[in-house]
Amino acid sequence: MAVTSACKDSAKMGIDNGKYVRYTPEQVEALERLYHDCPKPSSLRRQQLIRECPILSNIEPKQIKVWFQNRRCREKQRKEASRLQAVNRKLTAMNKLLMEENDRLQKQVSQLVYENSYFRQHTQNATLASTDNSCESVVTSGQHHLTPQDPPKDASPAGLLSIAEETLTEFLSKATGTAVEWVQMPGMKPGPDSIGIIAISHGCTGVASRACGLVGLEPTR
DNA sequence: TCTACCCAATGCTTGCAATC
DNA sequence: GATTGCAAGCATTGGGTAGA
Repeated sequence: MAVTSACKDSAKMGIDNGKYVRYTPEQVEALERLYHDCPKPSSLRRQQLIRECPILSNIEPKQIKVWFQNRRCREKQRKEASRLQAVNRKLTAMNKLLMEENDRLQKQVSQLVYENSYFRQHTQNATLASTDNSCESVVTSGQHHLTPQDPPKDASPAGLLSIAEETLTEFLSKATGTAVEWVQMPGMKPGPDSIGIIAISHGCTGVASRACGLVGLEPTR
């Protein structure tokens, strides 16, 4: 910001002429030099500075003290602003990556929902077939509207559980981008109604595990 | 307790640029 | 040229702290 001649005049006149004065560029330059040498001078040191620097002789010691105080405050604010700008840049970049990842995962979810509906349909057909032997099983009829890349191998409860586990494994594997291994949770009773699972990620640095909680499973669902 | 100092917040003034 | 919004800088105020 440029200092006008009027402002220079008022600064030359000092604080006697008014409440608010702007220091001359020469005075500010001198104060800046002193600040870089010592940002927090003592009272004695400030008086010494005024004596040693004639250009500051028309500024009162109290004003010098206030100037140093405000100068420290300004530096702190500038550093904080700079830090926040750096953080903002990082967060912006991170946000972009997350948006892309979110988009990718949403597409995967759509694909998995599609596959899920396929398995649901065949599970229902298998249940009907097991209760009515007079009808031909849809599973074995080969009349699939969906495109079965991996048709169910076994419609029994154990087989369905296996299918569900495989599907969930695939989902988590896609979601995490790593391989998944199922581990029996300590204290859990193995049984048909519920299973305790932990997904352990492979292929990434370090060891990470993810508790997926209890999944209630009824074979017919 | 008093004094001096610091920090943070705020008020006030000034200069500049944009707008009409 | 007058007005207005904004940023920058100087001064003040209030609360906290350390030392005598």
